[in-house]
Amino acid sequence: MDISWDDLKTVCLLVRHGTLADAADALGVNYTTVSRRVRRAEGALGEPLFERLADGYRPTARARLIAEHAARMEEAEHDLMRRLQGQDTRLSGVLTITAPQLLIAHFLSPVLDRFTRAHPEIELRILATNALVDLARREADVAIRISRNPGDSLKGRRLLAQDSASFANADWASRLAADPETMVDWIVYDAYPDVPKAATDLFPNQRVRFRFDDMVAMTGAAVSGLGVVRMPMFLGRATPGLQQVPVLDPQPYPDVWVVAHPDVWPSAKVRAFVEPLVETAKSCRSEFVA
Amino acid sequence: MDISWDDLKTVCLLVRHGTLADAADALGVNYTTVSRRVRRAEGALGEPLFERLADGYRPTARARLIAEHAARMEEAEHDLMRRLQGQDTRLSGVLTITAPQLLIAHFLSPVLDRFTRAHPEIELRILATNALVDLARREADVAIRISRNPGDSLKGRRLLAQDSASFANADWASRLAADPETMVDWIVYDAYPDVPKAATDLFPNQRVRFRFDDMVAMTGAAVSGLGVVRMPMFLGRATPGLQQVPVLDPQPYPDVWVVAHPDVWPSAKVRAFVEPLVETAKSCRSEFVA
DNA sequence: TCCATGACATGCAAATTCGCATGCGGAAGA
DNA sequence: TCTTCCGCATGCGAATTTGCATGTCATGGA
Repeated sequence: MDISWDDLKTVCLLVRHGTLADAADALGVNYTTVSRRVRRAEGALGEPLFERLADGYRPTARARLIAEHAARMEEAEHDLMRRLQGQDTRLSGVLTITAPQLLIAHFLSPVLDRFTRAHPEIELRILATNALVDLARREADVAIRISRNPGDSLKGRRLLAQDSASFANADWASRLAADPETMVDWIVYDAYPDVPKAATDLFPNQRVRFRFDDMVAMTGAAVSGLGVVRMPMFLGRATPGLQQVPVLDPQPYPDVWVVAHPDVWPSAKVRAFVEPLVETAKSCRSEFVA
Repeated sequence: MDISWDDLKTVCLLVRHGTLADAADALGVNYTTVSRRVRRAEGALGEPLFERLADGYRPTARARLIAEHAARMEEAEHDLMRRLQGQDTRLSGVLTITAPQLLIAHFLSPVLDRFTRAHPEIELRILATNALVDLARREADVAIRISRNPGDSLKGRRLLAQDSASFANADWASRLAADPETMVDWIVYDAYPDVPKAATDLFPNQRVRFRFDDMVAMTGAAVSGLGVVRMPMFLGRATPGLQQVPVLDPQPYPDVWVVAHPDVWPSAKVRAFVEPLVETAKSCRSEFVA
């Protein structure tokens, strides 16, 4: 009655993902392998761990108990790997960065370009997403985030302060200039679902016409003339077809941070990435504020 | 840079044991396998984990870091296995008992006999040793111990109270009876290295002649006439060639306990072993006290 | 009703991992 | 000084593990 640690991990991931294929992806093996490892674990235990159903593997209580403890083991493993990584002095290998797509598109790209030129041995992997990537679980090494408090237990540097303002396409701009009584159609971001409070009294007629969950899409919608958006100034200024409109006075927007897990922060690759980034940010300040 | 959990465990055990062969024994594999897993781990990390010396593998700081974290993983594993075992309702498979040799020889054997007759599907494994076997690490499932407090975090039942007394062979017995002035040669146990304080004033001349670390050897020495021993009464009474001598009045000796880890205690096999044992102990009380 | 899809089982061949046997070098003891 | 023992490295065949291809079954939509 002895289960190998790899089999424990396999059971854990199968409990977590529910199907052989998904667990196999997470492990980087073929799903057949997951199936067989689970079978082997069941053999070692002498009791079944999953119900085989048409839509996946359903864990028994016993399997969930295994998963719980394997999760503790996994945590220790992540902890270990982070520490090893923090001691890594090599400027080679993989470095994984995550940042919001729009920051990459309009601010980060030149930094990435210079970085890979300066360190050709480092393979840079980019996760362009607004989703919160888990640095403790080593889904990425460094994160660039737009946030008021960029991470409870993370170490980081504040790169930039930002202001937001209202932007729209040229049609809207001229319409607003011509007639303050016109109805202002807002395209708002899910995270801030109300018409911005600081909207000036200049335009008495305002309403929320669309609510989006994605800033890329909002930008496109605004360019197409669907309405007025509130967005960080760097984004409005950098987007062809948008111009600032005086519906909303510039106001503070969450800062831009670069963060990493404290264990990982000292690693050579992270230091090599962060330091020039901070310098670059300094020279870009004016693009981000009113 | 990803190390399999089994390889982490292997590195951990190599750090702990120092040589390939010992680590391999602990893992239940050939030492060649340990060598190769370590090499694979080093390859994954890109850095050496051990210095190969003439007398074994010497871990680097990095290897010790791995060992520390793998030890946390191991703890989670033991925790898991104990819990699974506690839920085990089967009366089949292996049950491991540890007890002092002399308790097995003179008290436990009939219990073991009845147990295996009643449960032929259970394979009983006995660790006959005075050394403290680690129940949290699952070195044994059940321990029978002679102790004042049989285990901080263990669950158990007190089986028997004991008295100790002084014993010697027939020669000594008659010599002591004939001449109270004779020199009493003590054979003492390392754990209690002084002449027992409660020795009666009947014999004014007493000295420590031998100090032993093992009660089996002491028993033999006493039978051979090397001196007088203080031992639990059950042992003196059960040893052919020894008789109680009045150098020392019977006095309390640490109790006999049966203990298991609380997680394991509820398991069917443990219950099946402990309950009859408690009953048997009740009927043996008189053999253990004055 | 039929088809497409998703999830799993299984046979087979390739790849990997493992254990055994042998050889090497250094240290302790005769 | 010689021998033995201990610990390790390495080559080779065996055993195990893995991935791929194929087949089955259940579900849901056209």
